[in-house]
Parts: sequence; structure tokens; C-alpha cells
Amino acid sequence: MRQDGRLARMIHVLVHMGLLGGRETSERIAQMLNTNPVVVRRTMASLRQYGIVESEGGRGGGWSLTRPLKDITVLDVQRALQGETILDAPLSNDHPSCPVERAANAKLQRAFESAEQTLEREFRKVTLAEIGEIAMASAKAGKTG
Amino acid sequence: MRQDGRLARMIHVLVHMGLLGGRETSERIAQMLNTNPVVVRRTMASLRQYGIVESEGGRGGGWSLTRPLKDITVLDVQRALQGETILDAPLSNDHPSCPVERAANAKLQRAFESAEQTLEREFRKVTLAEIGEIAMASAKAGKTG
DNA sequence: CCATAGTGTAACAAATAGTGTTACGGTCTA
DNA sequence: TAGACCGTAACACTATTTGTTACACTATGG
Ligand code: FES
Ligand code: FES
Repeated sequence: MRQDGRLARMIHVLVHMGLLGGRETSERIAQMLNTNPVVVRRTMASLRQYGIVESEGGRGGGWSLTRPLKDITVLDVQRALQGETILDAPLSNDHPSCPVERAANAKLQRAFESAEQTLEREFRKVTLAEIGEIAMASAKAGKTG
Repeated sequence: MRQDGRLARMIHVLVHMGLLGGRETSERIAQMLNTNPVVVRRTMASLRQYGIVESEGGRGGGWSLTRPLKDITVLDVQRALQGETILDAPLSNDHPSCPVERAANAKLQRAFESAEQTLEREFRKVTLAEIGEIAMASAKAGKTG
């Protein structure tokens, strides 16, 4: 039921763009993600729809941020990529009328909702600027771990 | 990257066995799960390995609980099915040496660890006996929601 | 006004994971 | 010794994600 490395990859891209400045083409982003431009456009399109980036066609075009890194949280990126639901509880649906199944599903649902709230809180707390700062600090220190 | 309805399904089966007594064959469990006996054996095998159920071959054989429902938590079932990790953070691995990617991964990792702890706490809190009681209460009340 | 460097998108291929199925071997008991 | 079980390998089916190809559209610069 779960998902993907899109969140981590897009955060990487956005922070890269925020730190190293200007516009990037799908081609260049694709290289940095070891993938190809179509996949990049597909994914970036979600971010554009959510207002995090914008694209321009034609010569000299490409992708750029619509606001500074400090105004983008991990939660923003997550929402752009996946919508409201972060985690969804894997429930069973074999005997919809069986009270045992329903009781089990209800308990699981509640547990996953708690976890989702935790995750949402954590995601909201972290801005991309913060990630950029950590990266720059560790790069300056020459750290590898 | 996530998975499956196995947790919900196995909870259903175990509570069923706990409430309605005795031994069940893979065949009967398969019918109640709208699946087939091989899938059941495959999944129940994980629970057996973890000591939650035991199986007996030969005529009159089948599956039975090794302990009462009140001594089985949702977390036990989860661990039996999936091992230590409940959620794992979907990180990126495109440029392992890039400090930005590492910073992003580190933050995501931490967020998912928090969520996993929440989920673990919730799972540990719920015993199968509790689910059984809720089910019996709602069945008696003739409730459907 | 056309060549070039871009995005947008549909259609399809490949990889992955979960699930279902068949087949056959082992084990226990009547 | 036959029948009712589990154990397991091998394979097919399905859904999702990711990668690829192809082509249409757009803006810029000469
Ligand atoms: S490759 Fe550009 S920030 Fe990692
Ligand atoms: S079918 Fe037996 S408890 Fe739901």
C-alpha cells in the first residue's frame, strides 16, 4: 500500500535548486536523480500544481521555485505528491458484515491515524531551509556520516 | 513501499479462533478470508515461527492458538508478520555522497522513526481479547456501523 | 521565420510486490 | 493403508511504480 522515494528525491531537488540558485531543466534534474526527463516532469508537475515550483517552456525554460526554502516544509512536498493521506491503514475487506473484522479494522484504523498525525507533525516541523543548512554545515566539515 | 492486509486478516483469524474455540484447518480459514489454503499456510507459518499459533499435520490436524487472546497484542502479530520494522522510511539513494541528499534522508528517517514509535505504542496497547470484546458487544447490539 | 532548447503528455515497456494456483511430498490417525 | 491434514516450490496473475519512446507545443535567438 505504501509509497515511494519521490518525497526524498523531490526534497533533494528543491534544496539543490534553493541553494545553487536559479532555474534547472528536466534534463539536468534527471541526471542528478539518475533517471530521465519525463519522470522528472511527471513528478515536478505535482509540485507545480501545488504551487511549489513553476515551469517555463521554450528556449531557456525550466523549473524554478516560487518561494524561498524557508517557506517550504516537508509536509508541503508530501501533500503535493500524495494529497491528504500520508499513511493509510491496510484493512481487510473479506467479510464486511463480520463484527470481528470490523472491530479489528477499527482498532487498526485508529492506530494508523495516530501514527499519521505524528508523521504530519514531524513533516510540518522541518523546512527545506533547515535541510539546506544541515547539508552546508556537514559539507563544510567534510563529514561523511 | 509498504504492504498489505495481512495484519488485519490475521487478526481477524486469530480472534475468530479465540472466540469460536478450537482448531481450524487451512481450508476453512481460506474460505473465511476469500482465498485459498496455500496462502493461509504461507501466512500462518510466520505466526507459528513467532510462537503465536501451532499446526498439526495429519488427520484432524489444523491450526490452534498457543495462548489466550488476552496474551496476544496487535504488535505481536505485526512482528510475526513483518519483523522489527513496521514503517520504513522511503529514502533516496541517487547520490550517496551528496550532503543535501544525506541531510534530507536523515530528517525523513527521524520523522518516520517517530511515527513508527507511535504505531508501535498503539499496537502494543491493543490485545486481541479487546478486539473480541468489541466485536461481541457490537454483535449483541446488532450494530452495523 | 526557422532552428534550437525547452516543457506536456500519451502510450507503452520493464521491474517489483502481493496474491492466487497447481502440484507434489510428508505426517498423522482411523 | 487410505484419507485428511500441513509444507513448500514453482509458476501465473494483478497492480503499482518507474523507465522509455514518441510527438505536439512554446519561447527564444539569429
Ligand atoms: S546533487 Fe545537487 S544537491 Fe545533491
Ligand atoms: S468470519 Fe469468523 S470471526 Fe469473522
